[in-house]
Amino acid sequence: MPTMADVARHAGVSSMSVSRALKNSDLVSEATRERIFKAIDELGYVLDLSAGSLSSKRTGFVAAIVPSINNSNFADTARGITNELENTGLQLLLAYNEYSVEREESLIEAMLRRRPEGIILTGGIHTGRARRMLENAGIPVVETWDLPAKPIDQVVGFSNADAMSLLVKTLAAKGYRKFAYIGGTTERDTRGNQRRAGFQAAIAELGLPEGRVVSFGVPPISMEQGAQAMGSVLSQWPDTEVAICVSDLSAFGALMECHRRGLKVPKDIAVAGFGNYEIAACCHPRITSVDIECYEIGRLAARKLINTIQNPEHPSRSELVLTNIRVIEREST
Amino acid sequence: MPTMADVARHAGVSSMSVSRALKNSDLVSEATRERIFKAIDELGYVLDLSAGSLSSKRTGFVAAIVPSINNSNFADTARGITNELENTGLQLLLAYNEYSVEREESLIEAMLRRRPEGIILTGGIHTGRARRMLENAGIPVVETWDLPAKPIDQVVGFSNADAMSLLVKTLAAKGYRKFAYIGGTTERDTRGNQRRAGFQAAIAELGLPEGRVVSFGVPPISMEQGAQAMGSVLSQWPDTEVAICVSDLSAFGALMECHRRGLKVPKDIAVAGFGNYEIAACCHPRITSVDIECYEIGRLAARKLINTIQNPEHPSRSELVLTNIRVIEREST
DNA sequence: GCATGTCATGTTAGCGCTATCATTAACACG
DNA sequence: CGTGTTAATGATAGCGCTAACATGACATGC
Repeated sequence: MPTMADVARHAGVSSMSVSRALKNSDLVSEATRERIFKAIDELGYVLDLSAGSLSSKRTGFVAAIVPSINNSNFADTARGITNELENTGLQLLLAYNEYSVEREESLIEAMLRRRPEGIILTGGIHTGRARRMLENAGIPVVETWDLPAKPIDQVVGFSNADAMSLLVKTLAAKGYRKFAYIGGTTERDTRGNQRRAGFQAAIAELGLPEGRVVSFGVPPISMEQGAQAMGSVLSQWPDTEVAICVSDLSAFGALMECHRRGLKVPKDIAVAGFGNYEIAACCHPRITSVDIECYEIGRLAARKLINTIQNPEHPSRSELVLTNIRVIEREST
Repeated sequence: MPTMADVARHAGVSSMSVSRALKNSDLVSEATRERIFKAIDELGYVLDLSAGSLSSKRTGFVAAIVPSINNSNFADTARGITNELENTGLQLLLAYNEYSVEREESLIEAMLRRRPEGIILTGGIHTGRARRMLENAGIPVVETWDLPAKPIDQVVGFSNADAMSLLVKTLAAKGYRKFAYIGGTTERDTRGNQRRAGFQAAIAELGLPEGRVVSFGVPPISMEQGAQAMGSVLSQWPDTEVAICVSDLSAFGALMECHRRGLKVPKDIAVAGFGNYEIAACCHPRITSVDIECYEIGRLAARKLINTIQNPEHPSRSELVLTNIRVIEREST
C-alpha cells in the first residue's frame, strides 16, 4: 500500500503538501494540487486516517449505542445521527447493547478505545464503571430517549412515563374506563417499565378501575408476543374496553389477535400502541399511538455533540432538550 | 488523558509489559499483571487502539455497507455480522448508502481511510472507481444479497430473480393464472429489478397471461405505497387473481388496502410478498412470502471475512456461498 | 532599495502504541 | 560449576501522518 510519502515523491513535493491538498487547505497552489491528485490517482493512494488522528488528536469518530438495530424506532434515531453527521467529517461508530447495561458497559469501553470525540447513549441508566469511564473520557456525552435523574452530561429525550400517561388520559377523556396494559416481563427494558409506571399513575390519578397488567415475553416484545398477551387479557378480563401496548409492534399483534377472534376493533375492544411505527399508520384499523420523534432525537443529539466538539470553550452542557410527544388518535380507539 | 507510559511508570514496569498485559499475553507474571491492572484502574486508563493499530498494522475494523438501516431485512444482516464478529476482536463499521451506488462509492472511500481488514457490500453493482479502490485495497471483500456477474472477490448471496420466479411457480401450481406485480419505479433498487425480471420470466416460461406490472414509488417502497399500488392494480385489472409484491412491506400495505375495500384475501384476490418480514407471519391473514435468511447472510459473510483475515495464506476466495431461499405459503394465497 | 508582508512550501519532531530483538534471572543437567 | 534452556522483562525503533515552526520567493509600499 502506498503511503503519503510515496505520493509526495511521485508528485515531487513534500508530504506536508500532500496532507494539505487532501485537507482542501487553500495553502496549496492550483498547479501543485493538480500534480498531487494526479499522483494520488496513479498510485491508487487512500489516506490513512488512523495515522492522521494519532498526530492530530482528532479521530473523527462519534460513538452511539442503541438497544437494538432491528427496531425501526432506534434505527430512525441512528439515521438521524448519521444524517446530521454528514459533511462534518465525523463518522458514526454504532453498536447495540440488546437492552443490557452490562453489555453497554463493555461496548462503552470498546468504543472509548477508539477515542471517539463524543458519544450518544440510549437511556439514563448505566453501570457505575460505565459512568466513571464516561466521566473520565473528557468527551461530550448525550443521553437520549429518557430523562435521567442524574444526567452524565447532555440530554435529548422525553419522559416515557408522561407520554404513556398522556395516552391514558386522552383515551379516558373519550370515555374508556376499563384499561389493560400489555408489556414485557423483565427489568431490562427501563423505558418499557417507565411506560408501565406512567400507565399505572394515570389510572390512579383518574380514579379509574384498577389497571389490568399483562407482562409477557422478554423485551422488546414482538408482534407475536403481543398477540399472545392479548389472548391473555381477553381470557382473564373479557370486559376490557381498551388495551394499551408498550409498543406499536405488540399493539399490532394484539390487533391481529382480535381479528382472528372475530372481535371488532374498536367496537368490541380498543387498542393503542406506542412509538408511531409505520405499521400503526398503515394497518387496518389504523392504530392510535404516541409519536416520539425518534429521528429528531438522533438529529438533535448529534447536533449537540457537533456543537460541543466544534466549540469546546462554549459547551452546551446541562441544557436539556425535551423532544415532543404527541398522541395520534386513529381508528383503533 | 493518561497514556500507557503513565500506567507503566505508575506500576513500575515498562510499557511493553502493560501492552502485553492488556493483550492477555501469557508472557506476564501474575504479580506484574495485578500491579498493572491496579495502575490502570487507579489512573482510569483506556487503551488507545488507533495508536496501537498504527504500529501493529491491524485496525480491528470490518466495514459493511447496506442499502438502509431502517429495513429489518438489512438490519438482520447487520445483526448477523455483528454477532459473528463478537469475540474476534473485530469491530463493525456500518454505513448505509440509501440504494445509491454513487453514495456507496464515497462511503467505500471513507471506510477504506479507516483501513478496515475486510469489507462487506450489498449487491454486485458498483461504480468503476469503487471497484478499483476495492481491488487495490488488498483486503477481502464479500458481496452479499445477490449473485454478481463478475464478483470482486467472495460472495454470499442468492438469485433474486430465481427466488421470485420460484414464488410465481409455486402459486401457479395452486391454480392462479392472472398475476400482477407491485414494485418500485426507478433503476436504483437493483435487487427489486431482478425480482421483477424473475417474475416476468416465470410468467413467460409458464405461458401465463401477460403479467400486470405496477411500478410505484421510489424504492424501497413503503407500506403506504404498496396500498396505493394495490389500488392501481384493482382499478386497472379488477379480475387479477394474485398480486405479488417486491417486499412484504408493500404486500402488507396492499393487503390492508384490500381490507379497506371489503375484498376478502385470498378469496377475492391473493397477495404474496418477499423477504419474510416479521409482519408477514403475524398479520391477518398471514402473508405468503419468500424467506431469504438475511441474518444468515450476515453471519456467513462475516465468517468468510474472519477466515480470510485469520488465515491470509489460505484464502477462501472465489468460493461462492449460495444461501437458501424458500417459499413460505400462508393464508394470503 | 530595503523593510515588510503574504503566500507556498519544506523541515522537524512526535503522537501512543507494538514488533523485534536484547537482556536478565532462575533453574536444570551432566 | 559451566552450559543450555526457559520465562519474564526491557530498550529501541518506527508505524504514517500532521502541528508547529522555518524558509524562501515574490510582491508591496515608502
